[in-house]
Amino acid sequence: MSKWRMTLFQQKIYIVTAKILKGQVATYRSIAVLVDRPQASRAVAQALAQNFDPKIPCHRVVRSDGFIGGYNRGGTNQKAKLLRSEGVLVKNNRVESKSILLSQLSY
DNA sequence: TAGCTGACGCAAA
DNA sequence: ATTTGCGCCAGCT
Repeated sequence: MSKWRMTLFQQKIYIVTAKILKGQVATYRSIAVLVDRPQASRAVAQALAQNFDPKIPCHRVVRSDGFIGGYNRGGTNQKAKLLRSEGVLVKNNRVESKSILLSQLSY
């Protein structure tokens, strides 16, 4: 077992992401705001990309322009599939539904 | 230290 | 509505 070096920034991201409920979707930007780095949306995506803990529903994080974004485990297609299976409307790699509500994501 | 990369954001066209 | 270009930040090399 190697000791995982995680930065504080990453930890915050994971904590917040873990609170996204099934059927909900948050945006990279929203999460960036929640961790007090409103302009680090890109870094947020980067952090999620680095994560490999299956407990963290990173597939529920999408782009603010509606595109679902990437997914390392199975690609965007798999991500879309997962979201649909949770009740989120996805068409052509985009979320149709505007259910981008964040409620209890603070840390 | 400096430069590069990426699961991004946004204004303009 | 879709595409283009430039800006952004944390981590790595």
